[in-house]
Amino acid sequence: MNTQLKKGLLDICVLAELREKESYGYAIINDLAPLIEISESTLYPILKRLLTKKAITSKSKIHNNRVRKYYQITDIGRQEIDEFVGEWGQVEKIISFIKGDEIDG
Amino acid sequence: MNTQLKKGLLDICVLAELREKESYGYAIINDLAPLIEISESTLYPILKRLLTKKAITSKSKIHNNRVRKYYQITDIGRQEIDEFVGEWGQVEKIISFIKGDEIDG
DNA sequence: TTTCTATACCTCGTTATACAAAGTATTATG
DNA sequence: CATAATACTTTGTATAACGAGGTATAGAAA
Repeated sequence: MNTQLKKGLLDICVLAELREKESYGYAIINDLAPLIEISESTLYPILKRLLTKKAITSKSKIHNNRVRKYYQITDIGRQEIDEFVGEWGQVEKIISFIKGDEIDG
Repeated sequence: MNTQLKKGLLDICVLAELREKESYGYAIINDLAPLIEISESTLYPILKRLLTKKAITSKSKIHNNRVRKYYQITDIGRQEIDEFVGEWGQVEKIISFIKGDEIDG
């Protein structure tokens, strides 16, 4: 998928992935893969960003003698999803215009 | 509107604006304003990009003793719009996921 | 044993893009 | 005479995606 189109979408996809249950980097990449490709060098900075704005939290746990960093969504994170969905109406108008409908349509 | 969400959208909006009839920088900004805000320092680099990939052409014309640079969409430009619309199906699946539907829904 | 694959984390440098700010220049309005 | 509107353009900054590379363990294949 177009790199530019992904901007602003990936953060929300990661948050949506954590909505039902906590997860960790490697699993997030694999779970999202069928829907949207996200590389490691893209995901880890995203997780850092989301931590900084407290949209997620993290807890390291041992699994098979190895450390895994689990991420949990916060209320702020859920709110971000809601805001995004709210804004999406405007994007749909833009797409409608691009597809050939009138602006005031 | 979210800056990141605009990326990849603005180029196509400009092309869509030129689909019916040629136009010039100042008018494009004003015509798109109700739909999507686009500043001068954003539009002019976009027009340059579109010229480089031959998605548009330009012709300077005199209007009220002043030079206006008119831009016309090309077949390549129209093709870009079509490709974008084709790709949009995937984005809609992603939004569906973000809104809370299942990936395989 | 060695090599490859899978698991699991992270960073650096490059590239693309949006945009504020500033600059240039003319015409019309107050 | 000043301000707004018209019309173009460049410079510098911030944000984000991602290839390439690095670290480390475990299990399967050669």
